Amino acid sequence: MTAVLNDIAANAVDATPHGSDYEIISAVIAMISEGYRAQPGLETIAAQLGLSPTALQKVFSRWAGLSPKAFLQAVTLDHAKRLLGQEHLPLLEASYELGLSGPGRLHDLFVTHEAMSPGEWKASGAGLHIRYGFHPSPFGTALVMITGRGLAGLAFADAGQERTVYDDMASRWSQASYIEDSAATAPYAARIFNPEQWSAEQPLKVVLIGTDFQVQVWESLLKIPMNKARTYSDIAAEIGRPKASRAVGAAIGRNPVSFVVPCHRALGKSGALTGYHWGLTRKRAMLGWEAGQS
DNA sequence: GGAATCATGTGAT
DNA sequence: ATCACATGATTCC
Repeated sequence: MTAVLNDIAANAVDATPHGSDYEIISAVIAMISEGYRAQPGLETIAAQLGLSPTALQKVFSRWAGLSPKAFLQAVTLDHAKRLLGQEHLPLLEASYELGLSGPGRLHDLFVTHEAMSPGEWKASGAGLHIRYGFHPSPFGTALVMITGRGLAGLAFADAGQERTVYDDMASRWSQASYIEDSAATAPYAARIFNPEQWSAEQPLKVVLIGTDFQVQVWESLLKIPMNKARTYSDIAAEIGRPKASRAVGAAIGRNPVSFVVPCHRALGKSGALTGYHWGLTRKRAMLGWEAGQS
């Protein structure tokens, strides 16, 4: 591990984000959050990874435009509580409230989504045709799945876990046919992870495949602005089922389009990061990365 | 601060 | 029917 990181550091010269930056970031997160020992300082962390403080600094600014110190700030419990804030969800237009489809996302990655119920995609049976590809991302290797109607799936894999992640995703829509086509998925990946390409004029098309309840929950997530968070019970209340916070958690856990549908912005009432399908470390990384985007 | 325990809605089997 | 949950509140330490 240390040898690998040393190697990465030796080759780290360019200013554009690096696929392997995430390996370092996640190692840092692991050290500070799972650090059963005393909270290590920045120097200690760098030394543990076999990096100089300057090299570490470089990785962070390349990754999210953040100093290591600011990043550390951004992943504390204290910061998470601030994300929860006071103000409630912005009121959206009536068209949005009524239908299952509509334009979404006020402050960041703009998305138009349409919902596909289990009935619909079961009816079309094997007709659902999914193309997929693996691409580097700020959060490790991303698995992108698309249909003719838009982005249907987005998942993340640690090194060597690509197959497991693919199986996880493919099992959700067992009737569909899958074809690898990274040429087709590459533009999606490029766009999703580059904030400069997020625009209201050309929204990203997403197709939400799930039950009515799940789709409601996911739509609710789409309304959470960047650098904000909601609790599971906030969301339960918002969809009119105040007691269903736990069911909300389960639905969020089944979100097939992670990151784009910002399931990482759902926290426990205490501000604690209670869970994440692709690993809590990744959830922390996403919140830290977002903190670095203006 | 935990840990144990309960009420709880949804979805898969 | 039953079971597994990315919850949350309560009640003990």
